[in-house]
This record gives sequence, structure tokens and C-alpha cells, in this order.
Amino acid sequence: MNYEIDKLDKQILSLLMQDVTRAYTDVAKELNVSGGTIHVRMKKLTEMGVVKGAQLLINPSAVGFDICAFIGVFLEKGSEYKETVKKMQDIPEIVELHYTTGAYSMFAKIICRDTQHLREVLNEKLQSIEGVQRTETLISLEESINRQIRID
Amino acid sequence: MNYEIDKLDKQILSLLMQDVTRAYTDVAKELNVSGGTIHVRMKKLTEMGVVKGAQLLINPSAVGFDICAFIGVFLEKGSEYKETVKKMQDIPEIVELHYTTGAYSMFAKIICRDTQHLREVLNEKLQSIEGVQRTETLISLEESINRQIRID
DNA sequence: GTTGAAAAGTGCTGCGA
DNA sequence: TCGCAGCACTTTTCAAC
Repeated sequence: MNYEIDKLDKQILSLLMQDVTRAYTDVAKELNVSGGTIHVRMKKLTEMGVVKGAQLLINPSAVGFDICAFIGVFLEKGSEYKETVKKMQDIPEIVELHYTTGAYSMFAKIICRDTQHLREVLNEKLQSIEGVQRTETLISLEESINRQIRID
Repeated sequence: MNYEIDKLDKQILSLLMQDVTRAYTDVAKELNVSGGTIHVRMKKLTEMGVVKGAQLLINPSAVGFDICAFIGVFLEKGSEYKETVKKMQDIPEIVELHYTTGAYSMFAKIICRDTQHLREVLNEKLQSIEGVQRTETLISLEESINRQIRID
């Protein structure tokens, strides 16, 4: 289970992270192995939980979601973290949630349709969760970089 | 070019966002249209820039990247934003970069191997960029949610 | 714009080394 | 354990509605 990922595994991941639509046979050619080998490796990596699947990348603003914001959340007690997470799961606008060090207890990334929608999420949904003391909002005016980590 | 996305488009996106590996023919069955239609719609959505492609989801810690952090960046002058972005492009550890309202000029998400790697990125890479005054770091101790927006 | 089927290419499985 | 080859399935294309 705790198998060390070898060089070939990393090369496969590196190539497919750049372009998932690429065919296994094509990747195989570049790495000078057979298509079957890529398949076996990917299967193993998926079973190990290294590969968690694939995701369709869309442009949120094209489907009407124009606001991206980061919310710092102050909890009354840090220990309430787990219960609060459960309640936040139910807010679909929250796309990322982290338990963080520093000024905030939690840090969330949310995607909304417009400023009114953002206000709604903040006031009616987030602030009404028990234990949430106050929040701080950072609105993203421009997303300049959005990519994946590079594994070598 | 500025075509309004219709209900069928949204249904297709919604289904594929939940699972990209799903076959077009399978999606077609659920939506009671032919496989060819799904293909044509997806092609159109891709050409329009609504769909930006697909991405392989991996578990960063499984490939040795254990630290996820958010960095608030203060610039000497806000106007230096564009040039600074270009320099940040060259730091592969930065996976997201936003131009934000609020306390910081810019806000970045970075993924590192360990705390030493994080220190290296902060001190040697980020701080050495001209125009960067100081930074504030939030380290994510736990990522509780990571998902995509839900389009209805 | 949609359909249905035919053609091309891909992923998957079992056998051999 | 890895590589090769056949089978099943999918994507893609295209003529017709």
C-alpha cells in the first residue's frame, strides 16, 4: 500500500496533468513503453489514491458566476471547527475550505453570481451558522494564475 | 460568439462536472438526446471558451507536497501588479494568483513539499521580486472542502 | 439543430516472456 | 513484472431529416 512512486509514475502523471485528454498510447510512445504499461500504472496510482480522478474545467463567468471571493472566518471557539465544516458543506457556493493558522480560524473560497448573491451567502448563510463570530472578505478582481503543481 | 447557453448545455455541463470519465453516449441516454448532440454541444462550448478542458486530479501529499498555504502580498505600488504577475508565473509553487480588494494587493495559493521548501519560496523567490514589500502567510492545516461550483 | 449509423481510434484484458 | 495483440467500447464524422 505504501509503495514508493517511481520515476516512470511521475513522468506519466506529469504528462497527463498537462493534458488529460491525451491518449495512453501517445504517452507510451513518448516514454518508450507500451500502452498497457501506462494503463497498469494509472490503475495502480488510482487504487493508491494518488490519482483522485479527473475534472472538467469550465469558465465560471461564462455560466454566470462572476464573483470569486476569499472569506476569512473567525469562530467563537476553534474547537467548533468540525461541526462548522459540516454546515458549510451545505453551502454549494463554497468551493474550498481550509483550517488555517494565522488570523482566521477557517478560510474559504467562494464563487457567486454577482455581488448581491455574495451578500446573500455572507449574511444569510455564513453568518447564520452558529459559532461563526465574524468574517472578512477579499474579493478577487482578477485571477491571473490558475494551474496545477509541477511534479518533476 | 456571444451565444446564450441553454438548458441542455447546462445539463450536460452539470453531469460532466460531476464525472468527466462518463461516456457521451451515457450522458445522451440520461438527457434523452443522441450521442452526436452531446458531442456537437461540447465542441461548441469548448470553442466558446466555456469549457477550458479537463484536469487530472491528484493527491498532492501522495507525491510529496504536504504544505498548502495562502500568501497575502503587499506591493509598494498597486500599479506594479502586471509586471509582478509575470515574475510570479516563473514560480511553479504558485498555483493560484488573484488581484484582490482588501488588505492585500495580491493573494496567492502555493503548494510546497515541506516547511523548508515554503521558507525557500517565501524568502528566496517571492521576497526577492522587486516591488514586493512584505507578505503574510496562512498555512492550511486541513483542506476540508474542495469541489466545483454547482450550476443548475 | 438533431439523429442514427458507419469509420477510426482508444482503453481494457489475457497470454506469453 | 512487463509487453504485445485482440476485443469491446467510445469518440468522431457525415448524410439525411
